[in-house]
Amino acid sequence: MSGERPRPSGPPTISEVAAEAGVGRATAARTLGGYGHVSPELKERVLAAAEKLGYRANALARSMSTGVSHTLGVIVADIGNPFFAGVVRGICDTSRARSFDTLVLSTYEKLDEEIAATNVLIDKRVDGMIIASAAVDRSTVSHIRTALDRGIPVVLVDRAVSSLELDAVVIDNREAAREAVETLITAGHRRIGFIWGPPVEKAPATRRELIAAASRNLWTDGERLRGYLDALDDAGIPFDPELVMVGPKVEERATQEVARMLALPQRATALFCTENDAVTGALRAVKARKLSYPRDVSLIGFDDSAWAAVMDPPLTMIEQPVHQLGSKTAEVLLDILEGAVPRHERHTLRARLIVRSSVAPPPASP
Amino acid sequence: MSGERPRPSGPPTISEVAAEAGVGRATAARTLGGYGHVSPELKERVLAAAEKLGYRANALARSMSTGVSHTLGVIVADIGNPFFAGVVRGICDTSRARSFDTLVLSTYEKLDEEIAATNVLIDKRVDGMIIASAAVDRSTVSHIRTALDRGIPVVLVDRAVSSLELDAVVIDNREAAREAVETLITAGHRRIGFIWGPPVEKAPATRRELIAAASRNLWTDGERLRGYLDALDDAGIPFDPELVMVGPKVEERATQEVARMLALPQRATALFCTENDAVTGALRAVKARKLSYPRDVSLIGFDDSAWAAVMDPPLTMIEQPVHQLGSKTAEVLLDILEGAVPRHERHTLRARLIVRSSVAPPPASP
DNA sequence: CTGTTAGCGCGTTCAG
DNA sequence: CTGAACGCGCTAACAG
Repeated sequence: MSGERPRPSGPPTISEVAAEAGVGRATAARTLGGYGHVSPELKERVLAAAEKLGYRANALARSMSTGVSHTLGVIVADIGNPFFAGVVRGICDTSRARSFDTLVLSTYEKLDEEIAATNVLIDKRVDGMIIASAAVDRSTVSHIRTALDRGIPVVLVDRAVSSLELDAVVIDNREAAREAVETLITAGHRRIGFIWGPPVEKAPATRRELIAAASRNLWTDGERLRGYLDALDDAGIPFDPELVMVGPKVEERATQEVARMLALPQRATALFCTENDAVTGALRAVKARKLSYPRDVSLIGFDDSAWAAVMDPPLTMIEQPVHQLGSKTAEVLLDILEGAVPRHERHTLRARLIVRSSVAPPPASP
Repeated sequence: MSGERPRPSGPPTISEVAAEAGVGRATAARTLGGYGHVSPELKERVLAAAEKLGYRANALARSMSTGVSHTLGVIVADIGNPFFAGVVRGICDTSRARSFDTLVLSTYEKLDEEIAATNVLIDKRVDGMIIASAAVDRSTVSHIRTALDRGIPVVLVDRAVSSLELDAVVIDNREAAREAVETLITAGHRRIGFIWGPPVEKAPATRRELIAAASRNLWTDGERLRGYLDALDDAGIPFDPELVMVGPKVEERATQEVARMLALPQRATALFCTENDAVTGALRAVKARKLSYPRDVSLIGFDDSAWAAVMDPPLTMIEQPVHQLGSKTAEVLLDILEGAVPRHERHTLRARLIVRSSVAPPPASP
């Protein structure tokens, strides 16, 4: 055991294993790579040598010659956001189960970050990409086109992009929103605030302008707004721009806007919140005004959580199947990578309204 | 424009760019790789050719020859958990800013998953790893050793491993817990429940056994338990095993255990919860018993959130600097990758007690 | 300054 | 069934 080779510089390579086992590189490669045929005896020796040297295949080198990296790229708005964290978990769980790893990038809803992220993933030669894109128009999807042109399959998650023929896994935002608002209407409400709307400066005066503004922004938000309007329409309730929040989508802003709606001559008696921070922001305003729910204002929000259930009273919320959203997306992508032909279809998962106790009839004289 | 080359099979390579520009590969590589010197004129031609062909460097190939992948590996318990999601966001943000990308793997607290994850990262030749390890003993850290032996720097996050001389970025769990429990004691409580303790079958009868059990499990949990005991000691309050939750660390279990503590002859009048799910679980038990806080029971928990602030009354909570925890960890690791010599020190970040309204003196006759 | 050449570690023909 | 040789795309050391 004294005549050891000089001491290999880095981690052991397949050649060193071959040398150690006294066979050719190819034989070692075959047994270690699990392809071709090798006599049991040599196989045994190679395995032993690999074990002894602590050999681990260099995935980079393997990717170089095979052209596949066994890595998926994921682009979301914010990995720190519980919603996306859940989606990413779903993606990671199912891709890991099919032996793929995941490179995650956040964009914070900035298109240039999204483009940069796409380039990073292209450079790192991911086998496929999952994108929750902030892009909407034909004019803002060229980076996705680029990836596609390079032969990298892309599946959209959470946010569909109508100008792109692509597989997409989303939630039935519009219907979920409609159902929630309908619940409010059924309880007797006619003055229902929408938190939050498109991030524009000033509230669009007309319905048409509002929808147009929403269409220029996040797909999910637009859908939820449409669902809100659908419910209003069904009940013959006229749309009132004063009941739609505009401005930056941050908790503080939601608080301000709800405060405003609660101070209106004909104040809002119910609130529909399209996101978690919108719910807590709204709740702050309700509290500040010394109002209580559901007595003075009813409320339904998106994104259920354990907290919503322990509130007093517990909140009626919309639960999104976040994990499933991610796992389904990964499945669709992995199937394509394994040869399935892209169907370019939209998979819509159902959100569920969890009825608890934050909805009651409006007060007699608000 | 008609005499084009046959049509390169895959994405354009640097050789194709060189050919298009009419220069040697090296010249193209130099300008595109941004190293060495190239005459402005040729540089211009190369750039134009690259632009025209839509050239993007193959990061895999680059990694092959340079030996660096510009990729960090991150191993956490659960990317879907808001705490880790925040940490990972911190890591991603600062590593992205220094042009590193991140491969994230979840272990769900299973050691074999952690080992598998380490191997994946080794195979993919990450430049460094960040691990929130479930390992505690000398006997369970061999996979980390393996990575280290291969020359891959490792920095621990959130959970220190005392049997390993390694940089670690953690929070002062023990002091934060002590301060919280002290706050409860100062309010007059002497029967303070600890939710949750080590995941053992039956409550250890003695203090020593309890600490031993905790030491065999998660580092953070052990520290928080010690902080709880510290506060008890400081006040001369005897430790009562009946006030420590044991069993699986899931919300339902917390609810059960709190229910039990609330039904004790000498019932708990205050609750200290070491995690978010423990808080909501505890709250459920309080509600179920038709008790209210802080009148009947006081409560302080770990992991502040917007929800805690909008509860009625708002909850006094411990806020962990999650984003900073991640960014600091990434910084330490990146500094090492850029040549800083590992200090093998423990960086302790301070958690903050956010005093709101869930603490009051115990009721006269509980 | 520029072009030529030799690896990086592995998969994969192609002889033997 | 086995081993030698070539190529993946790029960097880097070496000539010119």
